[in-house]
Amino acid sequence: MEKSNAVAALAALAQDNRLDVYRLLVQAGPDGLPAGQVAAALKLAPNTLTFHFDRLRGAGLVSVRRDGRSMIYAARYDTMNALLDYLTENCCQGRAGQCLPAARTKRTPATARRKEPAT
Amino acid sequence: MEKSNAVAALAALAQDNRLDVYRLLVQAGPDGLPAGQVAAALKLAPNTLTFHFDRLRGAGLVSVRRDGRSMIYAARYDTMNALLDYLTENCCQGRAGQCLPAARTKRTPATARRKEPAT
DNA sequence: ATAATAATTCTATATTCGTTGAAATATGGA
DNA sequence: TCCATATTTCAACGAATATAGAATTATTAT
Repeated sequence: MEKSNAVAALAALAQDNRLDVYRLLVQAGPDGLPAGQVAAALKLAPNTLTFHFDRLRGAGLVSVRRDGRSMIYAARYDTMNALLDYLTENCCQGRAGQCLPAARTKRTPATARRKEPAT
Repeated sequence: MEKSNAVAALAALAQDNRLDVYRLLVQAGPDGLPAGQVAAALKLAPNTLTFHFDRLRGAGLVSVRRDGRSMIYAARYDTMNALLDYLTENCCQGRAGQCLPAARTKRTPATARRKEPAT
């Protein structure tokens, strides 16, 4: 993932309603949800929701397909994984958990994250 | 990490210059860097930089201390780790790598991430 | 005290963002 | 065809964002 894509994904997730939308879609699974169902669940106006969907889609975080008169939005998990990798590699020196000597926090023991040595 | 903190951290990182600043600080290590050095490295006006530092600090991503007439900014790795955990738990159903049946991507084998079962 | 250095605060401005209300488009059913 | 449903498009608006210039504060040295 490139920096500009990471910034786009971060910006897309950096908004209350949009984060809710995205989380709902992740929860919903690969089949996604019709826009109306998301609107109902989160009490968002349909036009407002379209706006947010556009952002998420622009960042590659969701996909859409039409089913009858409904638009089905689904989370694109690959993008989130790429973002996590980007943040880990670029913003955690390759290792989360205890990034550098400094990070001495109440970390759970199972969250180590590393990158395989370059080929 | 709470949702509002996650949104704040995401927003703080969702800006080109700020992401650069943060990455530079992470690279610099726990001792941090004087503001002026960051300004020079990234060619940012000192007042603009203060603005961005404020955001990063507000999101808990950096800390400051004074050293003589310099302000030393340093990355707070714990917050980034908390953010990664938040995204993994809340936006990846607890497992990155292959979040759900869907995510069939060119994933490296070493990036599994999980959360210990609740106490 | 004066001057120089380092960074912040203040003011202004152009841009982007999130939301709303009204109108338009697309699909499916009677 | 006419109508209802589902969603998008458009125009408008206040709020927040990113940047720049000028002035200010804090620290150190002379």
